[in-house]
Amino acid sequence: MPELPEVETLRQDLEAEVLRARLRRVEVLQTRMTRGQGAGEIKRRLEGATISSIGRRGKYLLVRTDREMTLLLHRGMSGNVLLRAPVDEPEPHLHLLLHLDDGRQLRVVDPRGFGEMRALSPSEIEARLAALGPEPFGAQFSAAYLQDRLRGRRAPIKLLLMDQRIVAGLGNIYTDECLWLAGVHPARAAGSLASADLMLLHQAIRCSLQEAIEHRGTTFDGAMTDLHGQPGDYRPKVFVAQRNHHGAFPCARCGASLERLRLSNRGSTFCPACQRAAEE
DNA sequence: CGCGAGACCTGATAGC
DNA sequence: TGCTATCAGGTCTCGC
Repeated sequence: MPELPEVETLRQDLEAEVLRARLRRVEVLQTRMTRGQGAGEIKRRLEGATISSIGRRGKYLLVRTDREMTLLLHRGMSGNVLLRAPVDEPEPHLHLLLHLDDGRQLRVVDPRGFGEMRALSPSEIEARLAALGPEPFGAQFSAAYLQDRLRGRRAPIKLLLMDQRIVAGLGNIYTDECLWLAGVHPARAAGSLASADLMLLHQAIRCSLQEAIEHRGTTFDGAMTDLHGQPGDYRPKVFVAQRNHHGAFPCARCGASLERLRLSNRGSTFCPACQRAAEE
């Protein structure tokens, strides 16, 4: 579920709530998402440390401490980080429990367990994130950069926008939204896009992500929440009809029926009238 | 190297 | 009601 806006919302919440909190006790309840890192090592690396800053890189969340040790979190498809009181009922699929000095608890919860959760040194973090492409809001990410990276590529544009090595942070929902905004068919060969298309796409990426962040992300079914368990209220325009109704899903721009297709096992929604497969 | 299919999991929902 | 099939916002790995 979570893409850049949902991770950024969490980052902002953590920054507001737990900066300078000390990790009094660390409980690792599951190691499914630790890529082999043992519970004891995570505990040793983090217990007693104080949270010094909260960062984000693409869809990765970085909880840094005063100890040159960072908790790396990825929300995968179903991951949440929740701030709770000890009296609050423990959630199913709890992976990590951080007891803060003031009694509050940070809980990492992930039913499907596709996320990631490790305590890493700065150099380990750097190695882990080395392959990520530029941040969508960074100076390096321009229409010209996109054109350069997509030149000669025959894969569908949608798949390359979701490739974190090209740009970090887009997933299935926001790529569909951006392609709809830019009027580009998701299956078009990436290298065939005209520079006018790429300028529209570049702008759409920044606009939709920015707007989504301002609305604290997208929550379709109540699963994706902020630090306090609250849903975001951003609604991608291309999905509004589809996620809210049954039967016909009209395009919000032209009224044509939206269609679905599968690209590399991911569902894609698009408007066959607004998003043409190729230039005439 | 580029590309696409499958695997990894649990839970919600649609259809019978 | 209860069973089964399908799908879900991500990433990795493996063949071709």
